[in-house]
Amino acid sequence: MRYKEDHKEQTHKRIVETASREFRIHGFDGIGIARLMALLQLTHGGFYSHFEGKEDLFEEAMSSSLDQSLNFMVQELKQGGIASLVHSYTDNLHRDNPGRGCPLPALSGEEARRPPGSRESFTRKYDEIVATIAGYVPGATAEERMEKVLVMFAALSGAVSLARAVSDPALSDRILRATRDHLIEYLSGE
Amino acid sequence: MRYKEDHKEQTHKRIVETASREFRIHGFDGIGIARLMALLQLTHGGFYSHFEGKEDLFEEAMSSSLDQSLNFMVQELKQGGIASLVHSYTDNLHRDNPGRGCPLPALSGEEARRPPGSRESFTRKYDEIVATIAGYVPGATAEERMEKVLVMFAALSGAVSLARAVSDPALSDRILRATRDHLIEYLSGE
DNA sequence: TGTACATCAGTGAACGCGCGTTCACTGATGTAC
DNA sequence: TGTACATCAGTGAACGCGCGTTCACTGATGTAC
Repeated sequence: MRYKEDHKEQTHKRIVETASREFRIHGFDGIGIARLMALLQLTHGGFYSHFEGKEDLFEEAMSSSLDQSLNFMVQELKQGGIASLVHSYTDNLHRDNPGRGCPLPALSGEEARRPPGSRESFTRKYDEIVATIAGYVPGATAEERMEKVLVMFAALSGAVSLARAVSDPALSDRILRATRDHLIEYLSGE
Repeated sequence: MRYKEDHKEQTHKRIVETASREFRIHGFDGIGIARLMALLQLTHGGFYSHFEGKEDLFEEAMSSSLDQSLNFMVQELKQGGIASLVHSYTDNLHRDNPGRGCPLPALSGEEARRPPGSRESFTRKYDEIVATIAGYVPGATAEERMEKVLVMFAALSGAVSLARAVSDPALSDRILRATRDHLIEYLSGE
């Protein structure tokens, strides 16, 4: 073979990685197939031997970045507990780098408009994330822990999304700080 | 004149109203000028005597729907206090009708990607909303009240956005219920 | 009262453009004999 | 060892389409005289 055995697999992976970054930065309609492939020094034609179409790619890119985000969060939890996770999520570094951050604040608004298949795949991953993180927060019952995590992600995702939308840096910082302080108190209690 | 004195003003208003609804439902790229004007039984050419371009329309539509949302929230506050606002925001009716709901969960992710002018206009309106609502929440200082409102909107907006993205109705309801219960406790305290 | 002209909100053909997608092809390297 | 053929990841021209935007025009009604 003119390419190494796992060459195609590697290319597929590179497309997903770059796409997941570009989607988080520019949104579903903000990055086209030709531009995406050009970022990888490839031409657009080859794209369709890797994916059924753009929708298929988005689904995979979303799934991949949710995995990455979960991995990062679990690492934070193991190192510094729930406070550490909340700190890093509400950090200016996260706000200012959507391409390397959690897909929830960047893309949950768009996911709500995607076809059923994409939303089902998203839901499965989100469920997995919530269940995993719930293992790390305090709470008497599994039910209670899960609800805490649902509230936490709603607040974290909303805060980062709004902090990015707002153009006044002072207000943006304040949104993040207020959410951080509140969540740390809420999640450490009990 | 062949049209009533305020005819053009009325048309302008109708375009903004329909656009703000369509943007919340389909996103910035999800509704085109021609389709939008056709919804009003008009042709696309006339659009440019009302707006500089699509970006200008989006800015006005966002501003208008934030105004509407603020009016609705103040009405809720006056009738049933902060608990009433939180209830209606986290209601399934709100989740299932983005076109008639608050633009924050539907469009804050997109606003983060809009040009500076649009984000500045958004920021001014968001500031106004936060300052107004802060007059209705308990808290010892103005600072404290404002921070509560910032946390509240982060959680409300994030919860509705995620509740819309998720395809499992039980999980979606749970996101809304958990956020509602938590916020009511948080905002009523003190 | 009747005619000529001005006004102007809205019309619709036309523009260039980038999009997602298709498909016949390329060319480097493997295998068969 | 040398030749013919198979494989297949990636190429790039071409497609139809809808987009945002421009602009010469329409036609209903107002005003001037």
